[in-house]
Amino acid sequence: MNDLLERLRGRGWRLTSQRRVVAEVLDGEHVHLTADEVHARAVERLPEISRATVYNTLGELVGLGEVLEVATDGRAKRYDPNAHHAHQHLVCSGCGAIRDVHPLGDPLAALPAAERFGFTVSGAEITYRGLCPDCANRP
Amino acid sequence: MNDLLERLRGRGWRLTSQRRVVAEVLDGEHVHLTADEVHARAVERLPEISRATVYNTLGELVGLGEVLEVATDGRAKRYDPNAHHAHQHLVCSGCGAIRDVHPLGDPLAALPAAERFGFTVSGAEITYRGLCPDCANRP
DNA sequence: ATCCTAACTTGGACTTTGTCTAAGTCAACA
DNA sequence: TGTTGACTTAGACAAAGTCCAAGTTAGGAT
Repeated sequence: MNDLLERLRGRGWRLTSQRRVVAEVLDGEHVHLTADEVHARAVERLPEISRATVYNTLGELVGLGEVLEVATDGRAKRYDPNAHHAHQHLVCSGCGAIRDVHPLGDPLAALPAAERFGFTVSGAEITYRGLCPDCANRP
Repeated sequence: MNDLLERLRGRGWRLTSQRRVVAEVLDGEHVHLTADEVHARAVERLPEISRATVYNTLGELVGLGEVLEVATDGRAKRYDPNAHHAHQHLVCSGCGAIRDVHPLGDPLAALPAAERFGFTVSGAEITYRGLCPDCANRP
């Protein structure tokens, strides 16, 4: 994570305590938090941090490619600190839990030119859906 | 579409004018509308239809598997009437346009058991991202 | 054909998620 | 250590969606 802070400083970021706390929260958690969850955890370390700053900082991290935004349901977006490691997501239809997964092969290879309609296709996000072991056992 | 209305009636649906209008709107459009867009088009045919009813009806159609809910960005969900024909989506990062596409092969085959973490995986949604021809030409 | 009633619809209040703004604060350079 | 523009703040605002009590109605029963 010091890597991250250094990298950001190199890009002209002003390193405020608020930004440091947001970065630390994302680094400490290996789950996919919503903006409000990030805010709640940030408040534990820096009580006066505002919601707006958390939103701003998350937006900046996404813009810099350090964090991924994941919209798996129509609800709140989730933030994935694992941006430098290509992966996809497996979502539980019961409880909404998300796991990072690594499918085989290149998903773009499955889309023939005839199915691209002139688009310049640059990436693919895959969301696998299913039930986690806990939810499968209590229907 | 009469098929759809018949099918729904067979499942015990009360066939109200509001539901009929929502179903007709979805059938008439081959794009992916938001709930508010469905409401706007429904109002043209049935001025007194309420937003709540449109949301209720869309939710019921999704629950019955007649319509798919697509959340490609963090914004409003979109509704895809093409639920009985397996397909994925290609989204323009510039203007948000969505096209249905048909990749080759079975996406589930790319996820080995070791990457399923005990989940019962039932499906996969793929969102290809890129620029449509129009957006590619005006950066 | 008319009645009855559970199912459906309505408008509006409410919630959640996210954005914007004006005024105040502060990190980092000189 | 001073300066300044970038950053943060609280709160108003907006968009998308849910919920509820009261009113309406489709369709089976009579």
